[in-house]
Amino acid sequence: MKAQDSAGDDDYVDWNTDDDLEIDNFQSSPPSSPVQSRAETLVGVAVTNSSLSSPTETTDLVQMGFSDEIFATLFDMGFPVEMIAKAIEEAGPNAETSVIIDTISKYSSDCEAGSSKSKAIDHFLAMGFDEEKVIKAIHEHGEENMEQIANALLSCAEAEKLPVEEEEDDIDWSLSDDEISYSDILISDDEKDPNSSNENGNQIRSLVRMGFSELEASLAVERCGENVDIAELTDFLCAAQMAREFSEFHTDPEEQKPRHDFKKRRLESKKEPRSSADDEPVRLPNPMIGFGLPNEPGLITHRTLPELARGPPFFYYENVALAPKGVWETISRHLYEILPEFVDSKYFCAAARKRGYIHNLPINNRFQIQPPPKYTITEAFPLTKKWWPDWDKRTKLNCILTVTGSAQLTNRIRLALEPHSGEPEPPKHVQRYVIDQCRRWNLVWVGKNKAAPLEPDEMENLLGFPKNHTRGGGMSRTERYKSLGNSFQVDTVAYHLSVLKPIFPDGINVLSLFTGIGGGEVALHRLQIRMKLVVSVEISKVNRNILKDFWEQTNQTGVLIEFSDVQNLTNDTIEGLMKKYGGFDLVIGGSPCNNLAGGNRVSRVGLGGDQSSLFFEYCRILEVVRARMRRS
DNA sequence: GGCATAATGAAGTCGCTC
DNA sequence: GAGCGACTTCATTATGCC
Repeated sequence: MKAQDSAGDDDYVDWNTDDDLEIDNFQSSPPSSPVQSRAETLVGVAVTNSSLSSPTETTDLVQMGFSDEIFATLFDMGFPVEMIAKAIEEAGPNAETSVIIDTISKYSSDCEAGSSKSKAIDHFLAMGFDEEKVIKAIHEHGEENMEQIANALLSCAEAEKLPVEEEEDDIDWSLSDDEISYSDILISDDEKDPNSSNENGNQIRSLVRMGFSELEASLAVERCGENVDIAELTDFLCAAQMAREFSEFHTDPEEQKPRHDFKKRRLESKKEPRSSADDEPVRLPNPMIGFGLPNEPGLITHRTLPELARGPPFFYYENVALAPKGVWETISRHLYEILPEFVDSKYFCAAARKRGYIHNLPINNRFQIQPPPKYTITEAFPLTKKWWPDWDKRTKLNCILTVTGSAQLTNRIRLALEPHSGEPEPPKHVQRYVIDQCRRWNLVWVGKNKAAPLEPDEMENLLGFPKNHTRGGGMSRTERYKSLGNSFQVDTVAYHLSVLKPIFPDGINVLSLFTGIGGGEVALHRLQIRMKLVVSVEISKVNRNILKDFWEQTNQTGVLIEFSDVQNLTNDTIEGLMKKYGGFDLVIGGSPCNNLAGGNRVSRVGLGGDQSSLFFEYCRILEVVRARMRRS
């Protein structure tokens, strides 16, 4: 069977010639800073969504004096970009930020004039209740009886030991087990004001359970009166919150966070005073198993996504878990406040790979691709068992990196061990030296006193790629190590993506950013999810060739389009692709970790680094896709 | 110039002890 | 809670060889 038969000229498009790349005004020069880059991005996105949709008009808008800082400010406050664009357009080029906020508020009021039922649904979804339960409660009590719905939902939550919040607790890794228990953040009956009336008490109690402080709840009841329903009280509090955010944005940098996460707000009041850092620190879970492992108890199958994160397309973002402080807070803030799912791939294969994943995928009905991977070193590499010394207790390898141990290192290990060949085992200090080096450089035993680094095909095996996936095709050995060290662990990613299979039985359109050697595509292929379209962006030519070869060798029937530089994938180009192919179902990618990874001794500077700042390009492109799909 | 090789810490987390 | 040590880490760069 000829691979070309299924992946001929009609199925593969290389858009990397200069003639095909249109660089618009927002991407023609590298951004001077990530902040600037994001602000420019937002201007571009917003204008694309507004009535001023052409590139020329986009440029004109900036030249007319619209401040990209205002965009960034309002975006950080949680307003949708198209709403910001519309408000700025209406308020005029010289409008103050406060005037634009007032305009946005007017839109919100207009929206409220719409369907009362959808309003009710949105109202309770925003509070973190499960959509199914909300719909059921509205059906039972009628959309006009907001208070009864709220009470029904709260009663339901209580009866189920507050599943919504408990589930959130399970996925909130900002807390360690010994810091605070869930019971600590609930207001008990004993803490109620004994002097308040029953009506007031119930309303305050309900508001407290929704995440507002007791003081806020009391003030709301005092200001709105005793006879208003719970919906009106929450609207009052949200409005006050919005106003306070705007004020705080210009006064106290520590309080600039969006406050729609009720759970987080409660925790802030109980935890230590915040540091000077911008965000609540994201802590790594222990064990690092995300929402749970296949075939293991304790699986979490439900979570409540922030409202902004809902809706198509699905997106899946990945990066190193052990990033410098504050990085994951920033990433989360730019990806709709979704908390990362931290997973160590040592639970999926024989090598560690600690990564954070931010996605809006469902998490129920995940399944593992078959055959399951080998979980220990000796299972994965049986020939090492013969030479593995008893005093080397490792059963898992550390993270596969982009470089390997040297020949000189393995020789030093041999020289350290040989003098003790006749002894039952080498002295402890020798053992210590050898084990340290084996851990540091991920060495395996391939002969007597012979420790060796992994071969590229062994790495492919551990990472879930087909044998020889990175071999040949112009790929040097050094490049293989580098690309494999930077890739996904396929079994882990496939487990997360498996939920897409029943959702898209006819296949999906994929926008793959920072594709690398195609870990996401391999995962989808192994899940037997048809890829109708893959638009791939990858800077490395040899990596692009690897994906192209994979596409041909696996007889894919869809269309593969490859771009080289994510910064050259303009908003207009994305729009054009979506118009032609009908949109994207999945935006997947892990932006460069060079400036985040612990192994970088030179430029581990965080998201401001030359490479890692491309994360903001992921945000830009994702927002363009989302905006387009919201319109259609 | 391309490739392979080898040397180059520090940041952060975790567990333990006091 | 503070202090300490153990442990891990999608890397960068200089150098030499062909």
